[in-house]
Amino acid sequence: MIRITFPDGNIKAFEAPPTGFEIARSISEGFARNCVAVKINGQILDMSTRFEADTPVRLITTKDPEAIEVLRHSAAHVMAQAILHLYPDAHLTIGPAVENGFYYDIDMGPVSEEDFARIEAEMKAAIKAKLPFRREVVSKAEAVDFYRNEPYKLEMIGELDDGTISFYKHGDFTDLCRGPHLPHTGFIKAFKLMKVSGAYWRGDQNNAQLQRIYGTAFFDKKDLKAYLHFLEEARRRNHRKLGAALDLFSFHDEAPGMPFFHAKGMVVWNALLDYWRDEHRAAGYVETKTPITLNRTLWERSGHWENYRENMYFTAIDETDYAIKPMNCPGGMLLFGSRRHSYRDLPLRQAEVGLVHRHELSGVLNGLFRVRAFHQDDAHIFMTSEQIQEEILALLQLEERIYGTFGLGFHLELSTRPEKSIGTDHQWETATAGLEAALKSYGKEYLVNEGDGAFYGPKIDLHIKDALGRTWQCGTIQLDMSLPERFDLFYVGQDNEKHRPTMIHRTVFGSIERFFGILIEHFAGRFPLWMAPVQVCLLPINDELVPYADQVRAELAEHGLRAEVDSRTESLNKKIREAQISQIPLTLTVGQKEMKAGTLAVRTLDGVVKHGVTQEAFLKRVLAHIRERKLELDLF
RNA sequence: GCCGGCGUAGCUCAGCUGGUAGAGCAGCUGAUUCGUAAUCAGCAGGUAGGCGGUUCGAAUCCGCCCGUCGGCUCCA
Repeated sequence: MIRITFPDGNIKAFEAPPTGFEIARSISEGFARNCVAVKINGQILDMSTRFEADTPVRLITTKDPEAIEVLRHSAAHVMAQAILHLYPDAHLTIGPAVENGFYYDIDMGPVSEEDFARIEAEMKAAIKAKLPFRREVVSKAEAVDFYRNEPYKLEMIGELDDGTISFYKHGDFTDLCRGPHLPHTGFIKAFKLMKVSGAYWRGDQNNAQLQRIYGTAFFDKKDLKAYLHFLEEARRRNHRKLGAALDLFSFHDEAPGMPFFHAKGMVVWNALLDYWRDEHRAAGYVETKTPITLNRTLWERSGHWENYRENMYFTAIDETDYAIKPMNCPGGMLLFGSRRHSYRDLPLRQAEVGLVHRHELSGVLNGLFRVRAFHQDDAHIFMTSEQIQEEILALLQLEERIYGTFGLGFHLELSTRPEKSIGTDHQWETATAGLEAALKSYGKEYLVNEGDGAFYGPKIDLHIKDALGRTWQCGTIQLDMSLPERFDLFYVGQDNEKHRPTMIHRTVFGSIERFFGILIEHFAGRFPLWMAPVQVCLLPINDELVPYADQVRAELAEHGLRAEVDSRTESLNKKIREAQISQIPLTLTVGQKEMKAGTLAVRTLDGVVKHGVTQEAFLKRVLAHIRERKLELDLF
């Protein structure tokens, strides 16, 4: 008698050891048809697994989040089968499920997206046939014999223990695989091959170059459609496209990876930084600035010469080696050390919007997201170890405030001591405990990445979530137990003795360039009023009204509004269209009526027009809206 | 850096298998003076990313370089 316990506490007894299928059928046939796997003690197994002992089980249906990985891994097998049919000389390597789908790395001749249709057709045939996946445990010798002509598979088998090796078969296809898999291929209701790229065997450039073919798969055609729609939406919001269309920034061959900000882009940039400064001033920061080029001695002292050289740019001045700074911290250390500090000065919050250069590989450059020159909204906070918790709590609150202004949610990740690290156990313990205590008192949930900290200290990373649900790591709070030591920094305590300060590096935006790019995509180019390059566009209805429009514009400008008059001799409709397309939040049409009454016809980006708004009311509301840096424009 | 795709007017793109470059938008000029998403006409604009090669002839084929896009962490 085998007793199976369900998640709701119900227990069912089976005379003979049941398989997952039999357990599912004991509930109902309809339910069983939707089950794809069985989960016991956190492990996901095939439906065909037979349970020889009493155990708690959870049946995974197509609705459960765990199911999609099984589906995609199976889809990878189906794709591999299709490819072997079409390219018999191909050698398979690995084919896992990944975040948005799956891939298979295959040693074969070049494939292009034009080949996808044939592969997909072949896959469809396998799916239509509803081929069952069968697991088979084989001995190492059998596996080696089966794969005698498959060098990659042989290499993998070599690393596996005899007795733990399994094959999965469906139709005429067999693959070395741990599983689990779908009951049969028919569960793959929707799939699509997405792209090909090169990848190295085991991710090592010295190894053979493989073809990595990516695909995605879903249990429901609607889900695939939604995913493709998401990709389309992301394409539509692409900051590189919008940046060019809205005249915000550009890139030039003469400086790859280094953005040029246009006049309109700088308006947004400055709005962003004005806001940043307001918040930091209120939070007790001072702003500083350090040089871009510093000599070799400094970088040797900071450790960058040894550890970060590959990413740095160098130059020589009067026969001395200099480096262009890739980080602001060493300069910040010199600055702190340039005068004596009392314990009364602490915490000293020393901010710097510093321009740094990093030599990123040419292939990884990506618009404003990955550049070679960018500004960090850095700050170095010097304090006593007793102040860690309170200071970090204040920082978390500052970050939350700032992200909230853009309507960005976020989550937190704590990274602890890595294998390779400096500092004593005691230092790490107090530092990590300080971070954890701050996180606990902050109250928001956080993930822990064990061993993922920097070599010089533990850290908290803040990952923001944009309008499309994508996450980006922007903010970081890193405790540094190395630099104050290396630069022999100290403050004078109440006891009149020298003490080593505890230091943190932190950012909110991270890279301002990258954050700018994220905001463009988050808002789809439609910035909130306070950030908009042009806030108000005035459209005189005919030439005679241009002087009046100019006069209104001047009045608005006196109140600090960024307003323009479109006095071209184009049709009103055309000017409206262009104002809307360039995402100008407020379009004011001025005609005889408005001039006589001193009112405005206000058009917002939702296409709604409100007539007869008095100039006073307009100014009052708009200025308040901007002052408060509101997100939604619900003025009229 | 590596693999693959792409690079034609400021922008978006066309130009079948090699025969010597075209459209829309933008720009300029003129007409139109317009009440809420493109008025009309004309003009001008390209050493086809760069260099080299094949060919009687190259935007088109080949090679190298530059730039750009996707990927290069996920481990059967």
